[in-house]
Amino acid sequence: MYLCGPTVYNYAHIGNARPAVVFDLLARVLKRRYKLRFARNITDVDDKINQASIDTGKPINEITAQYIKAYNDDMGVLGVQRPTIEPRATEHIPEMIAMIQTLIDKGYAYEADGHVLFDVEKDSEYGSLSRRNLREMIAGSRVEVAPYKRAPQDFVLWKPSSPELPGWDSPWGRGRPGWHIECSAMAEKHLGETIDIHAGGQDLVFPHHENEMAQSTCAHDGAPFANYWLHNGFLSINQEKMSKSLGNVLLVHDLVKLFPGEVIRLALLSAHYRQPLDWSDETLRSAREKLDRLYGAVRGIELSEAALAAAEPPDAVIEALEDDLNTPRAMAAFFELARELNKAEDDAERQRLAAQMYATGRLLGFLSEDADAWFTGDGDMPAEEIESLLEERRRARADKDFAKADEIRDRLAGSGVQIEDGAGGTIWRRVES
RNA sequence: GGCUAGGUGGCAGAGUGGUUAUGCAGCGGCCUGCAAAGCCGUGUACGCCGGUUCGAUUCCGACCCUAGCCUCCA
Repeated sequence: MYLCGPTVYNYAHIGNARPAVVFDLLARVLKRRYKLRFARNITDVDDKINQASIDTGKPINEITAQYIKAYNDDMGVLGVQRPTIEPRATEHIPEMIAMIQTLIDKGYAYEADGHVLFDVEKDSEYGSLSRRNLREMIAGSRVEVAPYKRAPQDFVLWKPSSPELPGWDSPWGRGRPGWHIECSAMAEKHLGETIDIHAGGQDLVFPHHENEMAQSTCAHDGAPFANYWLHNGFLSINQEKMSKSLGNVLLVHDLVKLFPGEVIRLALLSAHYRQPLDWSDETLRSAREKLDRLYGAVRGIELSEAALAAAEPPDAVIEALEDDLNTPRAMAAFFELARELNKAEDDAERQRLAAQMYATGRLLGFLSEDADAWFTGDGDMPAEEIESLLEERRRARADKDFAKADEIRDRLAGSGVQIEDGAGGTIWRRVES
């Protein structure tokens, strides 16, 4: 599987996180049945990076190193596991040059004015992925066409670099690769001519994936590029497009400081991956409540390592995920499991169901925190103070002094602490006050 | 304008040619000293208009509306 990864000139925003999380889950599901080789590239040569370097005065390699680390750290908080391979564009320049040369030799590309361009007219299949045809695209073209292009929709494989820009020597002079060729070249090197699954955001269908497919199939004499294409839907913010001009760009780097990674992950998986997803306070609140329910079910149940290791998710969860990654249906099955656990009274049965809960969480990327800690994490009132108030209340209740007991409960509630009296004593959780 | 995807109960969000999605919220009950959590029960939901059918939210057609792409933003 190949997934288009980040261009490392800034922190990833929440829209960037969606494909990372969605296809991380797909990778987890595939690994249950298959030996998976999963490549997610890092675009570390790009004009936006060059611009960031000019804007900040920092060297390019410093910028890319900083944001590669931030990307991996932030995605890690969201439970995204590292792919098998994370190829970097700058480490595959020779492969790109070789592929461009092949395309020229086979008549699919031409050199003009220091650039190498892909000749779209030569590829009769061009447009088949995004279901466009050349005639419509020419008619709808609103872009100013560079004079050296034979046709407006021809795209750049290689472009010249001025001395201050990053560049590599090539048969066409010192320059740098176009965006699309890097994915074709890296996919070929690490996954072969035909890959099973190519994934990415819906907005990459055209032109990026269309161009990748054109480059690869033409370089490989018509061998299919990808057997399956998977594209995740777009993410909006409060029903609006996320954009710098609207000032509503949410960076994962900031969100992970405000919310647990699992809440963000669940929010991103709450709709089917192909559907549009609107991001709002409500989306996050809902995800938080769902996780509270799941953690609430397993809270207080001690399990042996052996029981945990042996458990498997329920069939309903697997079936849903293996049906085009139907995460809402998988979550519904997860909640049904939680309800069964909540109802179960027999201890062995509770152990069995709790182990299944954790197995499901392990697959989906949830329930990785300690259940008690999930509810009792940082808050206004220190845990010791809460425990001592609860002890005071316990004595009051033993004395049937319910007025005092209720007064203590109100006081805790005022500090965002909600209590639950159970058979085994009183437990508490922090809630939004 | 062209292409693509979608319009489901108060909200989010699956799914299906005839029978309970699920979560949150609401209502009734159980449990509780009272709560909370949990459990049980509870909703004439499928954009509009036609068509096919014994029967359509589900298939077909038209229409309305929304979003994305066509501008190297996932």
